[in-house]
Amino acid sequence: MRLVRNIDGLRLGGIITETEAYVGESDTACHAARGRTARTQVMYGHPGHYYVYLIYGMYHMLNIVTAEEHQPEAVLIRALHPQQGLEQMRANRKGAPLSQLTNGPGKLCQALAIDRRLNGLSVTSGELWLERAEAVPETKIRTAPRVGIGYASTADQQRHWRYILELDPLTRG
DNA sequence: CACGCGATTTGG
DNA sequence: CAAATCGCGTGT
Repeated sequence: MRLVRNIDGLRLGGIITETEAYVGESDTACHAARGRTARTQVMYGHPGHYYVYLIYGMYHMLNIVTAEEHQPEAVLIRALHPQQGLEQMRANRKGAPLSQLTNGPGKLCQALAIDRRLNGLSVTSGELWLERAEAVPETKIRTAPRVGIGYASTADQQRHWRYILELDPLTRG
């Protein structure tokens, strides 16, 4: 899928190339592992809404709620292949090179000007939405353990719930 | 109400 | 390899 941000009519975005799944209260890596709180409220709501939170006091993380109401599951968007609004995204990223524009969950939120004001918003919103992009063969998607969840149980740390799309360097764009 | 720390990034 | 930086979750 392509993630597209609308900033006063200007479109920023690209293909989602890396995600992680956070799978409910039984997943000790998931914020909902400690139950329903003000922060995790959105994850317990309807699917198709953004869960955006602040981490380390300075970076935002973009998630999409995926499961039915009362089932707190979400997908963290970890990287994009930048396509639209490159100049503006580069400005939003302090002039970082193209290769470093959106290759991390905090970076892509910076590039797309995503913060907690978008928390709870629908993925059909005119501010930030998803578009179906060209289909890719499953062989181009590899899995890996999730990142930065040292607080989780060893079993949950080891699950391959991280998904990485390897784009063909020649056909990028 | 105080404390500890985080689904990261950056620069040294 | 450690600092940045602040809101959330937990316990007093």
